[in-house]
Amino acid sequence: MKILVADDDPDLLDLVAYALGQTGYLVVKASDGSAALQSFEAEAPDMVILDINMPGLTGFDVCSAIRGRSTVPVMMLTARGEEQDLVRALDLGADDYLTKPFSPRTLLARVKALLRRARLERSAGPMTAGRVTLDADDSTVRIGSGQPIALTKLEFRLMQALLAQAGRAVHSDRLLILVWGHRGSGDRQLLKQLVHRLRHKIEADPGTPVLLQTATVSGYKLVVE
Amino acid sequence: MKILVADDDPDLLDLVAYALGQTGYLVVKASDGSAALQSFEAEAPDMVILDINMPGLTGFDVCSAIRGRSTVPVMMLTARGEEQDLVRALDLGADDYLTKPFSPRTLLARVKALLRRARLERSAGPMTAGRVTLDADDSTVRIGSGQPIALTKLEFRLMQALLAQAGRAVHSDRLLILVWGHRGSGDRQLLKQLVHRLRHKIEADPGTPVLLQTATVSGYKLVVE
DNA sequence: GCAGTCCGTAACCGGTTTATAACCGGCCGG
DNA sequence: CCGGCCGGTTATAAACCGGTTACGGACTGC
Repeated sequence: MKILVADDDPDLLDLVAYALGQTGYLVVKASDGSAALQSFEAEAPDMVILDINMPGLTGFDVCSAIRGRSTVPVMMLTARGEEQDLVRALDLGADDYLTKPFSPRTLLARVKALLRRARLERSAGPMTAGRVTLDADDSTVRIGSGQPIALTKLEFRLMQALLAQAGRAVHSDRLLILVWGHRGSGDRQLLKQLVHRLRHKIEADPGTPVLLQTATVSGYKLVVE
Repeated sequence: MKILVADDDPDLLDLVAYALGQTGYLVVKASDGSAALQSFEAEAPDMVILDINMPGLTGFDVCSAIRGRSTVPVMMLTARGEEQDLVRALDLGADDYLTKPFSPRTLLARVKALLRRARLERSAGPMTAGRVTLDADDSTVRIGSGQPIALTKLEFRLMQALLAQAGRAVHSDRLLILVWGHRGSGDRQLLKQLVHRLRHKIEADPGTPVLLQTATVSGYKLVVE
């Protein structure tokens, strides 16, 4: 998740970037309006945070320009708590508005809320690791550049569980919980079956699995190299 | 444009209702949480404004319940300026947050911004994707350059839900929520039926659907272009 | 109040998916 | 060498899923 932050105050810029970075977002910094617009074009961020009061192009200008070509979430910052700014920012199509000073926690809560809202509109993308891509939309898996392979509900959940820990072994018990939501402990047979069926779908030679390998102590792992 | 306002303070309720009413919005008032939920079901408002601090069901409770079945814009109000409330409200899926006291002008600006944003998602006027055009005015759909086809209320909502995610699969559960506003889980039959009827209207050969396709695991998608 | 539409409910069908059981072979400790 | 355990495989039965047909109640416009 990439966020573009633009502010002419280097201290605040660093603070915001640090807070977001700590939370796991990828941050692109810009120190003025035209740099922000340039970065916006070059980086295609998932969200934009703009200080209003910047030399040259103001946050209003940048927001307006961005709105002309994208519906990406935009949050505005201002030192002045003036209602005038608020109204104008929202009128320009900004999605949220934060008055300095603000706590990092407030910032993160708002960013999170805005991104969730934006995500609702778009819908999540496929999950990928190495040469394996799992597409939740039509529940298919693609190995390398091959044809997408349709998966059943259980097969999909198994792939999902393994892909999330790609390269590592996942214990059978954990897989049972992740795929079936925990059942009687005797249900190792279910997993055996499911693995067997899945191998027949995704392995070139199901007899000697390359992708979905058996791990030494009762578990399986997905090898994506 | 219908707005549901819930607050246990009758003075504030009247004030907000008056401000909104003056601006041309249709206002539905509720004086506590359960009344709000009831009105929400009965009136299907386009936006909801909730006081947090209400006796019985709080604004948090109501917001949470609403989010369970709708993505309608929700704005929260509170007398306390506590950050705690803000974080919780946004986490619950509220879209905006206003601290009392606020000026009518601020309220209106925020309401306007929120509604515009919601409208962006839905998009005003005929909604189109690829060769499918959905006209809300007379609730018809047009495929390519063919004749407009009249849709019933439910058929329209289904098309709307699918068109918003055109090309992507939409899960049956989500469709149930979007079309019927959440019902018992056993109501897969309803969706089956609706899809069947809709296909007979929009597909050249309903037996082999081209537009309204079945997605692998219990879902449907609209294939445009 | 009659015809028509809309929509909720039920039953059935064929195909797929999943659960269960049985069998096979390798490995290992006794 | 034997028996138990483990994972893989095969086989079969049960459950489920989506499509379809049918029916009837609710509502609507004439």
